Amino acid sequence: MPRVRFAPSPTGYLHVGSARTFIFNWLYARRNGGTMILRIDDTDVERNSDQSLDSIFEGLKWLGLDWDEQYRQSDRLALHQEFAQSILAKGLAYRDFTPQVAAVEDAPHSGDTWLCNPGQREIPQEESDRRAAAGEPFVLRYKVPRDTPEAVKFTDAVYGEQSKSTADIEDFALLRSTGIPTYHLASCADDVDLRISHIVRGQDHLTNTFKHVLIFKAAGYEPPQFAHLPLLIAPDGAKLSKRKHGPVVSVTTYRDAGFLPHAFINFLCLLGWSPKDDRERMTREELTAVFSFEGINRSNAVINFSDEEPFDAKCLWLNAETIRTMPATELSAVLAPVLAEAGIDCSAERLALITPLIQERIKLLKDLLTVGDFFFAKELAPYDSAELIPKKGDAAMALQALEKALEVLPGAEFSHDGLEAALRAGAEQLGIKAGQMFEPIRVAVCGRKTAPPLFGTLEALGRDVCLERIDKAIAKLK
RNA sequence: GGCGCUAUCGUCUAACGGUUAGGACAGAGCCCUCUCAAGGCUUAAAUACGGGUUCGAUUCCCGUUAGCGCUACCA
Repeated sequence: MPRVRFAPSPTGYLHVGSARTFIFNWLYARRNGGTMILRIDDTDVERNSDQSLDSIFEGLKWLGLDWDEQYRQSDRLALHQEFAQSILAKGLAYRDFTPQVAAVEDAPHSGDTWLCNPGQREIPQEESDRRAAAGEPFVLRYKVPRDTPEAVKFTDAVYGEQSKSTADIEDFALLRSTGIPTYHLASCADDVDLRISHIVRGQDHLTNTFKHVLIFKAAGYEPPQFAHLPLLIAPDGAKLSKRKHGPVVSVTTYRDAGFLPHAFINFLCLLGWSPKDDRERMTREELTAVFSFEGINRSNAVINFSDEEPFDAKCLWLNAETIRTMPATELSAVLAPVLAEAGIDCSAERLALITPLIQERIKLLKDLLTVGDFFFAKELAPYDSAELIPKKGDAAMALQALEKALEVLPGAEFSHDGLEAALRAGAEQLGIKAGQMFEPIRVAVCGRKTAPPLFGTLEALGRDVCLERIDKAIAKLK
């Protein structure tokens, strides 16, 4: 049975790329009857924060995807240290007593590749032990074979055969001078201990994997299977970052904007993966049934957004499609909290009337507040009385239509069909086109020309509100 | 700089040597229609460049260019 893990480090909110990594891991586990593990990789004490930990859980909770086991690396330091000691004991690592140098900002990565600090590899065992015992700080480094370069190899489920010469791999750190393990060490130690079978993660780790293979082997274990995922990038080609691209990189932004979790998951799945049969809208079950590493491609995928349009058009479309095709009662249920949050009081019965009217007109749940504002406003926002004048008509015609409505509406049956019959008859009596009759009424009642279908709208608004608003429109015209 | 990875319409992608290079989103147009949507139909739009290999390259190989990643006692 496969065992996979999602291992975020709590140094920022849940990133959309991380969310996709979680989803692909989850899909693989569920597809193959495996175990999904959430492991918090919090070895970077300086940068960890509780807020980002919260953000990760919040984001995952919203996505509605579960996991079977949960760990935190900081609880497992003893295991990591033991793991490091075993590598040291085998002579495959050494202590580097070089004092820590402050990282140079924008270091020009030119010149020769740094492989190790001079002299440190050659310190005799006894001296090394003595200095360590005396409390001299050191970082434990992996002793990459130097005598004859050899190829480190692994097979990636997405990128295929990978090979890199040890001559191009530096003596990377296993333990910091504080004794805290580095990411490389902790990650491998935990992957071994948790019996991870497949490591599915971002392609930014592809070259790190050579180091990991070295660690696994040094500790006496066969490395697990690897599957690296192409990166998600911004339209400018750069890796998505909060500093550069703002809140669009955070999962909670999508939640707060009114995306449905499944639409978002569906969108993310389509970035860097394809079912190869032109299907795009897929249920969670369909995704689970068809997901495989073979469908993952190798080039980075752009999430399209701009200042004007903060969300990728396809994500928006997927969300709109999901909204349109869900049962109206279900939509009402997710719309209710949106209203509540906006401080709008609306009964379930009334919302049930409104939902079908806006269902195919909103892309985001939040759009209810703008597309359907007139349903909830006590007082219509001011509009130009010229708006009331129908096509190929004049103010007199508008007035005529509105007065007719006032005459007909009090006695009409306030249902879609009843209203349609009454208003069409009214238009006929006036000798004007139905459209010319409806237009002024629509504007009177909605405050604008583009709105949901008229009869349902009138019904949802109720007789009193309609009559009152038409009254006001007439006064405006006069 | 070194090493690694990548390169098909604006974007996401399909085509695992032979297709008029397909689909979707976004765009344009038409139809439907009480406005707006939705829906239907139509349309424009791509194999980065240069060499090979082959009867035949989007597909395989090499080079160039470009982008990305790693090159930390971050992950």
